[in-house]
Amino acid sequence: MAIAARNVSFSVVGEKRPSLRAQRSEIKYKTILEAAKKTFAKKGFYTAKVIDVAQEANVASGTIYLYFKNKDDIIVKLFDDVFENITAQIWSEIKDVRDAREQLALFCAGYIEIVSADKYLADLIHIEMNPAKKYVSRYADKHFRHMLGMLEEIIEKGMDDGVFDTNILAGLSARMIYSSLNEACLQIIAASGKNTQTVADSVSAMFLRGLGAIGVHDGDVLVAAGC
Amino acid sequence: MAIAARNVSFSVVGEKRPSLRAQRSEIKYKTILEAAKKTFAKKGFYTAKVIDVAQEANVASGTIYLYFKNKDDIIVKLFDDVFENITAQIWSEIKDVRDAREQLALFCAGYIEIVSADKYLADLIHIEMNPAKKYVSRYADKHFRHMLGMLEEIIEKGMDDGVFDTNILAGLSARMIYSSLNEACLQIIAASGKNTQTVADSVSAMFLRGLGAIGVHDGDVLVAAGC
DNA sequence: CGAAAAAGAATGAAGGTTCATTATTTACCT
DNA sequence: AGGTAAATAATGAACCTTCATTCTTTTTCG
Repeated sequence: MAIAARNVSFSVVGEKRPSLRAQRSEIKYKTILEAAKKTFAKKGFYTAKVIDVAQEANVASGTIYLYFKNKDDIIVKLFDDVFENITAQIWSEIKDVRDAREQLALFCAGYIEIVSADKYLADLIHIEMNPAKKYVSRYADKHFRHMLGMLEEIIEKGMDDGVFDTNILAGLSARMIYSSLNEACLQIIAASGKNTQTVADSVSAMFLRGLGAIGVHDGDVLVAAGC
Repeated sequence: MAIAARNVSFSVVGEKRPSLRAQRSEIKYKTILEAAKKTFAKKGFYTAKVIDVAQEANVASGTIYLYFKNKDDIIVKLFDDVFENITAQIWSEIKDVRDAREQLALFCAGYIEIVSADKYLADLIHIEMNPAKKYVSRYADKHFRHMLGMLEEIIEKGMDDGVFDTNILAGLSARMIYSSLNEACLQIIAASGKNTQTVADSVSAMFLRGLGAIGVHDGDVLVAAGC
């Protein structure tokens, strides 16, 4: 069995402030994760070599193994980190909103904004998320599931509130929306002329109408949903 | 450069009828493709070994190379075959339909039916299509593009006919629908209790409403789209 | 029988991982 | 403070396993 990766956990309440060494470790860990994101996005997990990640991070290949158990562990930690951040960011934007329709629109806009802002992130998710799901999910998809769950709950809430059609399948819809959001991000990145807002509005409108959203919201997110 | 794979093309008009040997070759080629589908669906392209495919096909590993240039060539041919069949089947069902709304509904139902009927096919597309797109598309995505194009044309036709909202982005919508269809297939396979028709109707309804479909069609595909 | 097809052992390249060595940082002592 | 020893971190060449591919031998069948 491989030796355990060094502890790179964050500072804990009650401990002394982290040493210079620990701080640098933390930085290096993040640096490697960032390099992995870039490398896997460009080459794909299987065709990318560990040494490619190392070079991208300006580090020797052996150093990777001080921070990660093995190659698989890199992508597991990477996806965990990615979805933890996305989820936290979106949640902070929608948690105080009451209307499910607005929440859904904000979710879409937020996801597209975050992911489209980082070309490597968008590529990574597109290229590796499906196959990764198969392997990663057994270990560390907590945050990914959390994000999908959030979406599903928004839909269910809307149904409870009587603003969405109750005949739709909430779980299926959540997944449809999620996969559509990724397509939207790719469109934005591929055709850089395309306005993020325009695309996000298109997606929102599509699904709000699709979910049978009744009534029109104050904002402009429901403009076209003139049912 | 590797030696060219043996010619396994179909019989050509004007040729003599194929010899017994050639016929068997043809069968073996199909057998290997089928085995590859199963194997790649189960393990993923990169983790699956050529010998795994060979064993699944009851064939020696060297035999694979009499029919395919190399490992990549297997998946390229496989996807080509897969999408050629799907496209042809769907096309035969929608080519004589005039109404874009009905065409879209038939497209969705057809795709879901074909793909959900074959667990390995659904898994294969889900697991390998995204990364494969990156590598395979350069060579052999003709049929995949054809299928997406068909979907896009339906949407554009609907816009021309005045039954879909012209403010939506047709290309984006086509991709959203396509990725949603795959999610739908997975749902059906995961929860085997779920009725194919029910799921297909959900997806159709979602997108017909989402596209701002006006009017209600004779059939039951637009039941819920009571805009 | 002879040619095509299949088998499967052998080959060799590739790349993930290890580990002996070197460099850097921290702790300790005078 | 300055200097030294211990501890930790980083390096990268070497190792070793894992396959994709090739090639010689064997089998099949017209």
